[in-house]
Amino acid sequence: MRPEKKFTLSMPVKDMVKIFKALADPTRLRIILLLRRRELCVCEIMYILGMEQSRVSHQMRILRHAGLVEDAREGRWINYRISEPARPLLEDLFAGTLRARMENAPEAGEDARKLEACLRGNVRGRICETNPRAEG
Amino acid sequence: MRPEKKFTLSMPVKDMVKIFKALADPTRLRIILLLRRRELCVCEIMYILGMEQSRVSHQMRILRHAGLVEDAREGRWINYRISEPARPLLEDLFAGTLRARMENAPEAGEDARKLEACLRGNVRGRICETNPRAEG
DNA sequence: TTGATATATGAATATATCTTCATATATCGA
DNA sequence: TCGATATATGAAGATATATTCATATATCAA
Repeated sequence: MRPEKKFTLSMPVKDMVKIFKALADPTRLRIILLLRRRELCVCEIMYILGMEQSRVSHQMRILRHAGLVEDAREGRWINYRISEPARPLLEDLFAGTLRARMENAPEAGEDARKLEACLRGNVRGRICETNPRAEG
Repeated sequence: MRPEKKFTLSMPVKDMVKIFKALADPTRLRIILLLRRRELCVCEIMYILGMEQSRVSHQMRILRHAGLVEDAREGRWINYRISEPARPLLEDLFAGTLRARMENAPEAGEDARKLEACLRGNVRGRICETNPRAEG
């Protein structure tokens, strides 16, 4: 758990750009949409997105540095969730028609289904051992 | 005036990423904040941002291709404005605390002041002749 | 038609970003 | 302590992006 970034009421363009940059990548956008639903560890994200470990880790670092997510170790796993200060900001961001647009996106639906499978299948400690690219 | 992009209720992640990419640059974000207030021609944007012509033009193309702005020629000038389909999307995006954050940003305040000077000074046809970097 | 103004765009370069590979660190259980 | 699991990170290469320069196009006024 690293120090948290605060989002004040007046935010320099630089910081907003960092947030938009963080969201300006399909992988990271999908991750943010997933984390809006539920806290997830890296191996669960790997499973849902079908991506290898270092790729996901690098993306998580970018989301962390933008202040959008925070991590908390739980034994061997590191759980990621939308950071406390970013929560209202992201709620605003995905308010109105934007939320519908995003959540109706085909990829988002597919990811959400895999998220459910992930929860039912108790993925932790079983996914990373197997090929993360394998369909669940 | 080029063909307009439509934003449907279900928007692929790819399209959302394109929009976030378009906003993930300080110059373009400042331009969008300006256009939310008022339609502007390129030379007015050059004046307000203190940037040279081709730089602004290239950025406008990116905003156009993301579907965020549309242009309309008026004599020698080409006016840019938030595109009709993007308007509700951007209103949603900058709703709530996000609008306050952005509009309270120091750069946004400075740009807004220059926008006013631009309106008072009847910039068109007089700015591009002089050094666009000169303070107004 | 010519010259001036406003804008767009292609090419080149510099810079940033993403992915992959290799390796390092942290936790857990035996 | 050792091995296995989960995650982070540095380096390298590939790709994308931003800026600048040169030039092309469009409009207007003379």
